[in-house]
Amino acid sequence: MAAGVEAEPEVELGELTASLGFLLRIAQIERFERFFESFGDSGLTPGAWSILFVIGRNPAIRQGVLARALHVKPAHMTKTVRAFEDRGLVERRVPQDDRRAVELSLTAAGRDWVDRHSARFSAHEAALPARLTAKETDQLARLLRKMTGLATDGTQP
Amino acid sequence: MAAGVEAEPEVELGELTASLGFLLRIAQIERFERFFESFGDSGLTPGAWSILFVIGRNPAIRQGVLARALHVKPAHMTKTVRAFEDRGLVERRVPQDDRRAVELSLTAAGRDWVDRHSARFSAHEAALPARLTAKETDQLARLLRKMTGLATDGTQP
DNA sequence: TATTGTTATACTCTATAACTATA
DNA sequence: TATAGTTATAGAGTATAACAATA
Repeated sequence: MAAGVEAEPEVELGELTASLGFLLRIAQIERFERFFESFGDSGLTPGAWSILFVIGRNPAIRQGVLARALHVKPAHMTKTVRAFEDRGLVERRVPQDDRRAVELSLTAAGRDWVDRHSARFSAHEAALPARLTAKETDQLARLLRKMTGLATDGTQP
Repeated sequence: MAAGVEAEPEVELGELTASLGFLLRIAQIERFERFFESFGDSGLTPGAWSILFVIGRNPAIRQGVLARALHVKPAHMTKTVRAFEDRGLVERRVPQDDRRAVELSLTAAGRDWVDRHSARFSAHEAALPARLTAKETDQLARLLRKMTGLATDGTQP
């Protein structure tokens, strides 16, 4: 029973320490804290950043396609995209061939904004999570990619 | 460019596929969907289950200690615990030696409730995540435990 | 009829600050 | 003065359903 520096009582978590859902949640919380340390001053949330970033990588992407790729609900996507539109970062365009749809692209200001924050994002990502080595971090990311079907290594030859 | 069964357009995610925060979020979403498939009919959320489960494992645990162990905010813990109290599953007791504090324990009904759902939880956890083998799942859990400081293997002899 | 996106409502969880009652 | 918990409010993100426009 090695006492921590702050002598926090030890809590018996039982099976929870083997629960993938629980571990993913705790790990995500720590990771998000790091994100806000890097991006907090820009009013950016992880979800908002990923949306803007992916629009930049995929000009004229359909809103629904983007929502499914990022596992964001359509209702939430509508609100987030509108907020970006109001800030002048994203353009919405209704294509001729299917006028139900909406195509999203960055404005010039949006591209500029993403470019400026990309360096910070890269630096944030390059910083290793506490307690993990570079090798372990790579391995963890690889397993998560495989689990989520985003694998670009191992699955595809 | 192997087309999926539903021919969903491919989205270029760029650096996001290497981002631990992003991957953790996607993985957690999939894991939570599984949880709700198993527990949805009981009105249980992952957070509520973990709170009840850990109280069961740690009778008379202090509310603040529990909140820190599970990374739940004190304000949210207050509401969740009260809901359990209203349902007759949890007892709150103010200890003599520090009357600011609150100690939490399961009632008989609470113990019964946890016992009944523990089997379902174990079955839920035993089911492998899609796309991962048992070995990969173990490895993933091990890396997450290490990253979150919950390691009981490798760190402690 | 089915699909794309929108609106509206409710809920979970987080963030924050002000507050109480103790210590 | 600091700590344990409470209350209140705001926000992100999710779940759901009803809806309009279009296919």
